[in-house]
Amino acid sequence: MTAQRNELNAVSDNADQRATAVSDQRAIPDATVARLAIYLRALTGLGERGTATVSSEELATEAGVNSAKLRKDLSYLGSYGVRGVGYDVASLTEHIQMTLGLNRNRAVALIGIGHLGQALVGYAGFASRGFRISAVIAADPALVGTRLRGLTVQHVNNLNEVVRSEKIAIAVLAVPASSAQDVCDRLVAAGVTSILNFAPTVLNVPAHVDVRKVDLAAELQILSFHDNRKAARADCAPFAEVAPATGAVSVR
Amino acid sequence: MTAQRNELNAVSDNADQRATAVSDQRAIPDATVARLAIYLRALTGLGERGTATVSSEELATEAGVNSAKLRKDLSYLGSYGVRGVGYDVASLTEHIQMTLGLNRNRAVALIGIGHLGQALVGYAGFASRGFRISAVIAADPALVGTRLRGLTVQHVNNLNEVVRSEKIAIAVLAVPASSAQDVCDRLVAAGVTSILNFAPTVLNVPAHVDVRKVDLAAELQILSFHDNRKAARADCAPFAEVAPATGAVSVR
DNA sequence: ACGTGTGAAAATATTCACAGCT
DNA sequence: AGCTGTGAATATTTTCACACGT
Repeated sequence: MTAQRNELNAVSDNADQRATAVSDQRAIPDATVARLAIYLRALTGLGERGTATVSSEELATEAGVNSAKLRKDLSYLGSYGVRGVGYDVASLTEHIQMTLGLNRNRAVALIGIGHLGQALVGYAGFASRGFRISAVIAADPALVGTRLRGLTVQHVNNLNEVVRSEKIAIAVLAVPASSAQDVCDRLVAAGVTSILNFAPTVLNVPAHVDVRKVDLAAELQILSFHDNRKAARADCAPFAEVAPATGAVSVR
Repeated sequence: MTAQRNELNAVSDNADQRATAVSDQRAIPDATVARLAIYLRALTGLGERGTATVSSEELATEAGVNSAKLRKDLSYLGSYGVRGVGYDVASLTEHIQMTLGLNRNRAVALIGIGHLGQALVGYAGFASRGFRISAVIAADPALVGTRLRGLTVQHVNNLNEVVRSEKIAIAVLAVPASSAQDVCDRLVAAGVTSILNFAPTVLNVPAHVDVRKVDLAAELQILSFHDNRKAARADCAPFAEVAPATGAVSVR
């Protein structure tokens, strides 16, 4: 059947785990955290359309998952639904934002302003979903000092000061693979502990630093694999392509 | 050591696979498929540096995973290693490429040429890893007909012809969320069965179509969550930040 | 010796199915 | 009557640990 849904990237995990023994506020599974971001997106949409309440079934459809998974996920945050009724859109939105730490608007530094970097600076989706790019950093001296979307491009040597003065929480790495590790090391030295890496290379970081990556070509390769499979299957069973046309998320 | 604790990012999975019942050449788990792309990247690097043979330990470090996982993953492809020696870089590279269906160079259509779309057209990583953007499509009539990186921008109404004439295998959706579903429907109608979606919205597609998504803001939100956790932990245990600097993946 | 390949164990994640609240 | 919250069942993924080939 092949389903269609999206499902997400998973996560890292970074052994949190006991430590401090107490205060161990129920750990939220990584897979759940990744989906919370999607639920939030769906909730925001619902809120804008004026919906005040949603059932797990509706929200699940909206988010492209099944309702049992959604309820289980939300149950890790506590009990914010009302039996027989559903979830209050506004308060659930707020709870998820809180859980993801989005209450304080987080400052993001972008390093590397090639094609991709420039696209990211202009990406409206960051601002609308809790992030503000507060620093743009490049290695090329020719670019330093120029202005981009209201920000003055800083040199990578000033990383320390920029990170400190702008209180950078997260760095987005959009530099070539060849310099990614070097820049990453500097970021870590400057105190950054969360990095989103677009360079097609594995970053080496100390244990307290979180790295997530987006590998565009890898995504296409994964699609390619499945496509290949479909083609092979079609060869064997030329009439298999029935496909319910609009199928809900279904899966099953 | 070079620790490889990156270990993060996990994977996504996207459509399930199985099915096919018969001719079910040992099904490769989704988690494995997603990592094959990473191994391939690492192998390419090793090949270029002249390495002829790698052990699972070395390749795993290079790819940021642990060696048991790597061996298990590769075992799904068959036996391409030599006990006591390791894997032949060239032949393993080829086998993974074959498995991912990268032997034939796949044509990709890009729909939407805003900031992100333009960055993607120029992204060298696609070409170098088996994909060629062979069509660029926009909805804005003002853009249609202009040239971009050697390609003439086509109108979205010509989707059918373009998909057919260029033998498009995969479509990359870089349009605003508001038109994503509409464009997606047209793509499906034109026969596209693999879509990489950058729009922050869930796409509804029939079961035979595969969708993977990249949600940039969601990635930042996930980092934000972990960052928040780290901060909370630091509050309770101010001296916890020992971080073995290079420690293994830990997590136990 | 060395390092792959793999069963078996452990850890995670998903789905089922229903008790219990509104 | 409807829908959440969740134990229990299932499925998937990761890790261990070691037999076995070279």
